Formats: sequence, structure tokens, C-alpha cells
Amino acid sequence: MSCQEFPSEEALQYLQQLDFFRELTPADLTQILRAARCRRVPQGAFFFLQGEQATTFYVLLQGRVKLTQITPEGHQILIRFVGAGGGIGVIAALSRVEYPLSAQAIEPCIALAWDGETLAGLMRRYPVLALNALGLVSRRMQELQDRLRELMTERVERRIARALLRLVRQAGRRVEQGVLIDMALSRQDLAEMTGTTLYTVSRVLSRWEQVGLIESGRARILIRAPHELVVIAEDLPVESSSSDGE
Amino acid sequence: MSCQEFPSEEALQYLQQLDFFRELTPADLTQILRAARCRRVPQGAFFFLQGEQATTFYVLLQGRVKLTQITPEGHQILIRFVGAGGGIGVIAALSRVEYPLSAQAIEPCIALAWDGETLAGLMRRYPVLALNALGLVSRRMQELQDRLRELMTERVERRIARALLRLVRQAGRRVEQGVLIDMALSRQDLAEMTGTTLYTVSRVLSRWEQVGLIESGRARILIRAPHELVVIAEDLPVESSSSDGE
DNA sequence: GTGCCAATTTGCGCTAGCGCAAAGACACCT
DNA sequence: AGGTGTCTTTGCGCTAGCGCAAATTGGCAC
Repeated sequence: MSCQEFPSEEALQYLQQLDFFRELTPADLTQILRAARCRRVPQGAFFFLQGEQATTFYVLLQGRVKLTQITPEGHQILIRFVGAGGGIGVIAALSRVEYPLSAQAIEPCIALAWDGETLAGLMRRYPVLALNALGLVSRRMQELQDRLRELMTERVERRIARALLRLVRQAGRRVEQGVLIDMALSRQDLAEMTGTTLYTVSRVLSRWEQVGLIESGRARILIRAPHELVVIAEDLPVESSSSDGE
Repeated sequence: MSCQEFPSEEALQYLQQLDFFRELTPADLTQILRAARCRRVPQGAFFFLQGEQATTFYVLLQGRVKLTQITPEGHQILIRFVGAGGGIGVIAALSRVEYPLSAQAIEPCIALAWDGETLAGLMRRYPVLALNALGLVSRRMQELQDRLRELMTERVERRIARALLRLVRQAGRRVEQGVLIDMALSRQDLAEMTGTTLYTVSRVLSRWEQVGLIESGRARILIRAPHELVVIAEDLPVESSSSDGE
């Protein structure tokens, strides 16, 4: 999918199945797309930086984006990755505040772009759009809540396991030896996702590698035994207390 | 505000200024209210329990609600408190999934209630409603993201300070000795909000009490020096390393 | 007032995980 | 090939915070 071919038949087909555009008639969708600009962002560049005045909402057509937040003290955390079909900046663009995070293209990206006012107008005209957005945002809420819970109640090893499983779901590619996480992913990234340090991540991964659970190189992780990882994520036998949790 | 007097002049006045209902014409608002039921929930009872099929969305008119989540292992965490004017269950009701958390009335409550289908219908008819909901959910997202960041990067003392400040903002009442957090709030609650244990909370509060920063009894906290708390929350001189962080 | 129960405090020992430092491995550029 | 910079591993010492246990406090019902 490139930038020029918007209201083409196949483009519509593809777009219509995205969460954000579902239940729209092709006619309405075409109208909505007419209001969009298209933007390319090269690998490594930013869609926007945390703190900038929020103006634009993007739907990613191609590539992958990393959303990060940085604290006044300089700690960085990784909020999530967005892949093709995902939306970026809905929230900020609609309420015209500052972007609360930075969005960096970690692959060459193509995205549709609407500015906030336009988007609000479209949502007024096509309420389904607003409902879809609510659905999207809700799912994200859900995920954030889960991570919050994990962070508050679970030990590091488990959190890392969960993070990997999440990544498998959104970027996993079956290969013969197992499932490969099909994107550059450093120890540092994992640490920023799970609220730990790159040292601890490295140690945990090393341990897993020794047991044959995973295989990893620089910024590359292959899961050989996904099921074992699930066991760790859901059922880590950490406390020696009782026989097994009731 | 009671249950009977819905479409009364003053009720409209009040409702119209809620985030959820703003920018609606009185006529539209009246229509929307016609579709609502009213529900009373006595102190201690639950609006709904985590895991139940989500059907209903509430707007709280009176009282206060505690939203908690419990893990399979039995750890409980406190997501947030909702006061009069707040919405409960938007997300779940719209997507007709299971409620991801439990909502308990910690004061006697009165709430307007819509079921999910009705709400979706209303949003289609009055898109502003959907946009308002998006705004609300966005703000919550924002807050969750902040807490996530705190949890990942900050020490316990700081997190507790921040939690208290948040509570001051939403339930603070000026009294002569300082600001009272005007609701029952146990050490356990604070622990569940900040991802620590009631022991640690107790120790931290004790320390603060000795310094005259706060005054506290059972389930009751009075902040004598709010500014000092801000200092701890924003600028805790924890690392002895350098003179002061740049 | 008395008794009871839940909330709170505090001592104590322990460990998960941090974070520095330094060495190693890998990818890429020239 | 060699150099360079980044990513990764691992040893080591340290401490924030956990969590049990037991004592104490405060509020409320009767």
C-alpha cells in the first residue's frame, strides 16, 4: 500500500477491515479517506516527540512504531509497539494537549494522517468512527491495566515472560525452531517494557537460553518452547510455601 | 439529587456540566436521561464484580466507588476511586465483555444506569456523547500511563507521596491544620494503589508523621504540609551520588 | 465502661533485584 | 581485514523493601 492509491478498490478492502474503520460503508470510508493526508517517516525518525503540541492522528499502513515516555529524571519507559493497522495519537489529537509520549519509526513507515479538528468533525459526522475509537482506546486501557497489575504483583521473571508472549502475539513469526519475534528488540527495550534493568533482563534470558527455552542474539529473540514460557508467565512456582496455589 | 427528579430543571443544570454530558443541548440531554435507569447501591455493596458479564454503564450522582482488580493468586490492586460525576464501566459495557474489575460503593451511592446497547445507540444518535466518552477514557489512560511510569521508575516513598497528592486533588478538604483526605483510606488501600505492602506504607507514614508532615489515624490522613509532599513526589533526594540531579 | 475486632505499628531477618565495572561478542563501515 | 561502536554478559557487593510475628491502638457496639 503506497501513498497515492487511496480510494482504490483494494485499498478500501484492506482499510475496511481495520478496527478503526469497521462498520463504515465504503462510501463513508472514502469520504473519510479524502480528508486524510499521507505521511512517510523513515526508519529512526519520529512521528512526534513527547511534549509537542498534539495536532495529528495517524493510522499506520506500513512499518512499526515504538511509543516511549521519558521521565524528567531521564528514565525511559516503553509504552508499546504499534504495527500496521494501528492508530497513533488518537487521544492527544482529540483533546489538543501535548503528546504524552514520543512515537519513533523503528521501520520505514507509511501512515494516514488527520489533524485533530478534522478527526473530531469526522467523528461527529460518522459516529461509528467515534465508537470504533472508543473500542481501540478501551483495549489499550485494558492492556495498561494488566501491565499495571503485573508490575504491582509479579516478579521480574514473570513480567519478562509476559512481555515476550505479548510480543509473540503481535510480531511472532513461526519458523522451524520455534517462534521468532520479528523485530529488533534489545535487552534495554525489554527492560523498559517490564520495569527492570537491562542487566536483569540479560540474566533472565541467559538462564532461559541455558535451559533451551529460547535462543537469542543481539536484538533478536527466538522462542523455542512457547508453552514453557506460558508456564512461567502464569504459574511460576516461586513461593516454596504450600504445595501449589489453590 | 435523588432518583425521581430526573428531568428537573436543576438536575439538568447539574448534569450538563459533567464531563460526560457537556456540549449537549438540554433537549438532547433530556432524551438521554429518559433512557436511563436509576440505581441505589448501599455502602459496601458492589455495582458489579470482576468477571461478570458487562451490561451496564453508570454515571455516579452521589457517593464514592472503589475500583479494584484481583489476580488469580489473590493479590488485590486498587485501580482508582470514582466520585460523584464520574463514569463507571463505559468501556466494558460498550464492548460487552466481562468487567475487568470490581466496583464497590464505599459510601451510599446513587447512579444513573444505561445498558450497553442503549448507550451505543445513544452515542450513534448523539456523537458528542461518544466524543465526551473518548475524552474521559483518554484522561484515564493518561493517568494509568503515569502510574505505570511511576511504578517502573520510582521508589516506594515517592509513589506513596504521589498517590496522596492525587487523593488530595480528588477528595481533599481544607481544614485548619492542613488538608484532610475526606474518605476512609486504610494503609492497605494505599499499598494496593502504589504497589507495595501495608507494612511499608505504615513505615513511610510513620516517618512522615514524626517529621510533622502528616497526621494520621485509622483510615484517616491529614496532610499538614502539602508542599513538602510535593517536594518528595517530584524531587526526592534519594541518591547520594551527586549534589543534585540536573 | 467494657470488650471485641480490625487497623496499625514495629522489630527482625532475608532476598530479589539493582547497578557499577569490565570483559566479551557481534554487526557494520571503510 | 581491521577498527569501532553498540549490545550483551557476568561477577560482585549492596540495599530497598518484603513479610512474618507480635504488640499496640482506636473505634464501635452493647
